[in-house]
Amino acid sequence: MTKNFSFIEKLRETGLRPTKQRIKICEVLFNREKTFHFTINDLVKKISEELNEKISLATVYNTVHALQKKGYLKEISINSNKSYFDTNTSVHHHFYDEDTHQLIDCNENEIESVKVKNNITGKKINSVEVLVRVASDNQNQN
Amino acid sequence: MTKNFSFIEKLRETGLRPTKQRIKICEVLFNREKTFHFTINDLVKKISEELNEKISLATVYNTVHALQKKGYLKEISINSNKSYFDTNTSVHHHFYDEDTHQLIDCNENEIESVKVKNNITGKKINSVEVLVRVASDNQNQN
DNA sequence: CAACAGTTTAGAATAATTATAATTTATAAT
DNA sequence: ATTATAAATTATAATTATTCTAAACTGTTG
Ligand SMILES: [Mn+2]
Ligand SMILES: [Mn+2]
Ligand SMILES: [Zn+2]
Ligand SMILES: [Zn+2]
Repeated sequence: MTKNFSFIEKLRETGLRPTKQRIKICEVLFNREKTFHFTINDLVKKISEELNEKISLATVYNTVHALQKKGYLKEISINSNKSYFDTNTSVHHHFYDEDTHQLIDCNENEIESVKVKNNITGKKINSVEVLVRVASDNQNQN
Repeated sequence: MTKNFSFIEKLRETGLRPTKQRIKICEVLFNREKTFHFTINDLVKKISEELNEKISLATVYNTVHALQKKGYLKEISINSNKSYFDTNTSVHHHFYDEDTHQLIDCNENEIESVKVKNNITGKKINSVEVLVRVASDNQNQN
């Protein structure tokens, strides 16, 4: 249970009370070796599958948004109908598999750094991110 | 009225019946010199402002999707809560103004072409697009 | 152990989008 | 031109993701 202890610390540090529910959500989100890209629904499913727990939908939304606000999660917009979140909070690029609707991080070395030569006057650049849409190689056009 | 005639042709060519409503929507969308980035709501507003007409919301959705399917419009996902559409259907990059929620096309010369060095095996790349998020230069962090 | 603010929860409300089913319209055939 | 038919439009209902609400509960602090 040393793992959970670290989440309690982490939550406390950022001014979030380490409640039962938040700790469980942290476990599901951050106790993994690879980046996790998910929708709220994915997360709810994982919580019930991996932890055999039920956390109310409102709490899952609240907690994910709280973690995002504190910089532990990042929101990604791919699909206009639902939000994706990402445990990799750095500015980075993605592959989006249009067949499986999966988001995959681009490694640093997979995309050459993007140069923005002209910016809009009076504005500062917050992020520059690339989305590579991929699909199966079959010739399945309409 | 030569303009409308061209829309009638265009619609007919792609197998869409040139109805009163579709022609009006085409006018609003394509009778402009600059690229138009819009939400369904923006479009409905323009229709009532510019043409003093009321087209039912269902028809606006249907028509926009029909035009998109035929390649006359492109859907852009920025914000997870609503869809943006774009009269520029080419693969291209955008600035997104996080203050005003406006989408602006990047000119060819504003972003250096992006090189994807490694792709996912078994998949083909459909598009590579960059999103540059900008905001006002004021120091308004939380 | 209080006390109190912060959190969780079920369920209602909202907002964008899609589905339905009746009416209307565009086109093609007569 | 009239008619037949399929396609489109419309008002409205349904759906889906998300947010709000307000009551019950829990974590923290003294
Ligand atoms: Mn959000
Ligand atoms: Mn859509
Ligand atoms: Zn990622
Ligand atoms: Zn554009």
